[in-house]
Order: sequence, then structure tokens, then C-alpha cells
Amino acid sequence: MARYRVGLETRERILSATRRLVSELGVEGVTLKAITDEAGVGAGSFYNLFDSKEAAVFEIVREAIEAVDPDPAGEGTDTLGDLVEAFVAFMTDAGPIARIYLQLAVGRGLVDPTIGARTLRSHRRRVERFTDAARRQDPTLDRDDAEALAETLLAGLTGLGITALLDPGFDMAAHAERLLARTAPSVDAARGAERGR
Amino acid sequence: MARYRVGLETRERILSATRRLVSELGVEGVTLKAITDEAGVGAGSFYNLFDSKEAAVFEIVREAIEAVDPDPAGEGTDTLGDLVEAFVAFMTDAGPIARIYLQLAVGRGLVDPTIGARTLRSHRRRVERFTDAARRQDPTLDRDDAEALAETLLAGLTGLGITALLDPGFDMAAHAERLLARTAPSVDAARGAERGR
DNA sequence: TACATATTGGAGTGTTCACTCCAGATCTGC
DNA sequence: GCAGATCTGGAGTGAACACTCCAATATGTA
Repeated sequence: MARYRVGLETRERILSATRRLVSELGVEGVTLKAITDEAGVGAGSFYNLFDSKEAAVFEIVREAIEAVDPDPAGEGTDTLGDLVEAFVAFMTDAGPIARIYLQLAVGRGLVDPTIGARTLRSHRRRVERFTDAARRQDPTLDRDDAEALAETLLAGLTGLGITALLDPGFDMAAHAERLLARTAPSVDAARGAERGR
Repeated sequence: MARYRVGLETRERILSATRRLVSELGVEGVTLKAITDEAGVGAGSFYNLFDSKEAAVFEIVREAIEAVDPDPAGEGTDTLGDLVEAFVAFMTDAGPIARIYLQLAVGRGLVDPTIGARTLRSHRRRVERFTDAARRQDPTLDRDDAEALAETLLAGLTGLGITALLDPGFDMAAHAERLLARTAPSVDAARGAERGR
């Protein structure tokens, strides 16, 4: 749709504005006028580049959902600690994206079945990733046990992430560390031993 | 505002409709027409009983937020297990209310500072309740440790609740049990001992 | 029963919204 | 530097929205 350089630049400007506004006002709170004003662009320019307001918002939303799954290529190398650390970093450093993700996954996911299903799918994938990491570090772990471990650990991380986004003073990293130590004691012991080496 | 019997009945009918619709469509998705249609009532009747659409929605929202804190009077008697059980029951049995609560707390709380602050306050109160219960059951527990325990346990419960609402087949009770055993081992040991008596 | 007051439905109002249209400006390959 | 395509802002459109207004009716009281 955009073919000239200026068009592509405008597109980026609009997406930045949309990202900022969606994170501030929510997926439902953002208006076309707000986007075009923030981007310094007329409505005509917007519709020259996007089919609808929804299309621009969806682009941002997809970006947010995919951002929770870091490095989908590098399989089998992460430890549970790495995964936890990455999740904490996503929640505390990713700025608007984490906000958008949670708003979307929880706020919209509970209302819109399409988004709910998408969120659940992405959650399952993450559980699997965590499960694999746990069994890699503690091979004596039963598959069901590892999966239950992953499920509770991820649930805890999600809850901590919500608190962290609501309360800027919350020390998510410390709580996540503790959560890992408690929910995955055998794995964490192995980790401690490795550290002490 | 309502003085006659019929008026009070209509008020209840409108609130029921609002509760149902807010849980299905979300706080932002519900329209006045949807409410009045669902309640079988004209717009005039609605505004005879409520100041605004917001007022009716707020009534439902307040109800949802208060429902998370069960039995605020009976202090000092609940065990951690009781509190966990109550939280699980709220998420799995409370029907629309739990949906509304999470939508609101997370979806809106991340966007609307007023709601965010309110959610955080209610969260702090719950953390305190959990902390007290933990120290009651294991008096050797340090206050900071107990609070960290409560924070991680509640975060986990919240995360599990989200999954439970997104996935009807999810066994929240089992995961919550496991979470309690892991995050509060000393308390849970005491509990097991009591059970074995 | 008679009267004051509450309740009712729904047509009407003003506002906000996403989106269309298009004339003129700008861009880029040749 | 010309031609044809792309990009631009913003006035204009219709639909959806929350809310008002009011004549007709129902309700409770004495």
C-alpha cells in the first residue's frame, strides 16, 4: 500500500503514535483523531496507509503478543532462570508493550473469544517452554510434575507482572527470584550449585 | 430515587441485565440500548432510576471488587488454606463477577489511574490478610518473609484465576493446592500435621 | 374513589465516532 | 524535467451513542 519513502515513514509515525496511545488509553480508548493528531497526519493520509483503525491497532497488538515469546528460534538452551529473567525484563523494561499485552490478554481476552483463544495458545506455548527447561535441568522430574511446576510458576509471574505495572515501586525481580526458588526447588538447587562452583 | 415497589423491581431488573452484559461484553462494550433491551425497559425508565449509564455500571463494578474480599468482619480465624480456597471458589464459582473483577482490575486498572489505585489498595489489603494468616500458623515466620510469601502466593492465584477464566477445562483447585504447598511449605506442613491428627 | 406522585416507552437531540472523497502537493523512474 | 503514480489535509457523511423530554399510565394514600 505504501510505495514511496515518505509513505513508509508516515506509516511508522502512525504506528508509533498508536503504540503510545494504546498503552496509555487502552485498546478501546484510542480514537482515530487521537492517532492522527499524535502522528501529525490527516485522516486521508491514515486511510491511504491502513484499511481501518482496527488494522493499525491490530498491528500493535500482534507485536505485543509476540514480544512475550523472546527468541523463539534458540530452542533448548535457556534455563528456567533465563526464562524467568526474560519474563521479568519484559514486564519491567518493555515499556508500553507489556502494558498492552496484559490489557489485551486479560482485559480483552475475557471478553473477545478470538483474543482469548490467541492468548491461551500463546500461554500454552510458554508453559511448554518452561516445562522443557525444568526437565532439562532436573531430568528426574516427572513430565506432569514439570508441567504443573511451569503452570504455577508462570501464573505467579503473570500476577507479579500485573502488580509491577500497577505499582511502580514494586520489586518484581526479587519476588520472581523467590517464586522460582519455591516453585522449582530441585531446579533451583541445581542452579545454586552451579553458581557456587 | 425509586419510591414505589415497581420502581425498585425495575431497578433490580436493570442491574441484573447490566451484570450479565458487563461480564459478556466488558465494561466498555456495554451500551445503554443493550441494557434497556435486555431488561425490557425504555430509556426513560432507566434514567428515572439511574443518573447515567456509568452509575449502573459502577454499581456492578463495586459489587465485583467487594466480592473478592469475603467475610471482612470475621478477622483472625481463617487459615491460609481457607483463604486460598475462598479465592479459588470466587474465581471458579462466582460466575460473571470474577470475570468482571479481572477485566476491571487488569484491563481498566492499567489504563485508568483511579481504578488502578483502587485495585492496588484492595490487593494490599488481601496481601495483609494472607500475611496475618501465615504468621498465625507459623509464628516463627519473619514478618517480611510472611509478606513476601503472601505476595507470591496471591500473584500465583491471580495468574491461575486468569487461566481458569480463559480455559474452562483448567483445574484451578489442584494447581492452587500445589502452589500453596510450594510457596508456604512451613505453613502447609503444619496444616498437614493438623490433618493427620 | 380521588388525588398526588412515581413510572413508563420511545421519539427526538446533540455529540462523537470511523470513514470517504478529492483537489492539490509531492515523489520517483526515466 | 516530465509524466504518472503516490501522498496529503481536512471538509463532509452517516451511523451509533448517551441522554432528554413528555404525554400517558400505574401506584400508593387517605
